[in-house]
Amino acid sequence: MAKVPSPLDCACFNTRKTARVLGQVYDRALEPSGLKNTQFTALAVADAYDGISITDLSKAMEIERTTLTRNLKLLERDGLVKVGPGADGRSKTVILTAKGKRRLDGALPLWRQAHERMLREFGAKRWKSVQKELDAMRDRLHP
Amino acid sequence: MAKVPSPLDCACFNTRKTARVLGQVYDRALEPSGLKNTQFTALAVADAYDGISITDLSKAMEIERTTLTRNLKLLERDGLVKVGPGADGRSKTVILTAKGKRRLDGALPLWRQAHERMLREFGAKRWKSVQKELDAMRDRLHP
DNA sequence: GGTCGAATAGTGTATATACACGTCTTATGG
DNA sequence: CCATAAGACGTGTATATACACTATTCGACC
Repeated sequence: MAKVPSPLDCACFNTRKTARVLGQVYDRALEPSGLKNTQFTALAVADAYDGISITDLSKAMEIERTTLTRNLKLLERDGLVKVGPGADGRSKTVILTAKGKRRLDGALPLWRQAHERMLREFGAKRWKSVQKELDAMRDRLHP
Repeated sequence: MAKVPSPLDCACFNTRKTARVLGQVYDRALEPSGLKNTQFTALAVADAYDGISITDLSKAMEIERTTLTRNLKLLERDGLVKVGPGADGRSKTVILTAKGKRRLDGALPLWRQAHERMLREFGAKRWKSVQKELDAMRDRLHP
């Protein structure tokens, strides 16, 4: 008697709703910085890989390239990044402006606080394990 | 020497990107049904709790009520649900139409197939464990 | 050197998401 | 009964997300 799978156990649904909740939590923590969680991540990754191309950044964030293009547009509008010509006539490079760097630096302590609270309330080891499982999940199911 | 936490380990970022990837996977699987994963879930939950109110449905899906209102608008536009008056003069009830029920029934096998593929490629027991961890995470961190 | 496929990027369109507010309805206390 | 709080909903505004296309540029091959 195999149980019929319930849509409530859908992997998509469950990760999505968790992402929604975490998004709210982190957005509230980041609020004083004026950054949303996605923007914070984009800035952080762009800062880590300085002069990264849009496509590479989208791969690093595992986000649709065309989505990232639009997200970057907003960051550019606010003067946080500069999207300039790449090595190639095709590609473009994403660079944090001084303002962007300051903004990121201002947001980092807020994020760290939220992160540490998460580690405290959920468990650091536990999170590490979940993170690894999510990594594996993406690896196996990648579209 | 405690390590400085990296934004790449952000819980929000990691669950979000996983949700993005899974969203793509499931959306492609559901594509023949004409439903997106969120719509599929909404229909499934609304069907399970027939005549549920908008607020209660939003709680069941752990989605912002105002977001759900907009999502429901699209389902209503397509004639898949009917949002009618509730027991109360304030609340409203969400009911699947016959068309909505048919649509859901048509989508279910597609979802099931994707779900089973997921269980196969990732591991059924493993998913059950991850799901439990995600539940716990939301419980502890709820905004 | 011209052609053609691959790489890189942007746009049109549509859905999803959340917050701050405003509206209307019910419940509660005097 | 009335005033006020609490509950349920919708809207304005803004960001996030993805797919199908289109345009441009590089590189490889003849």
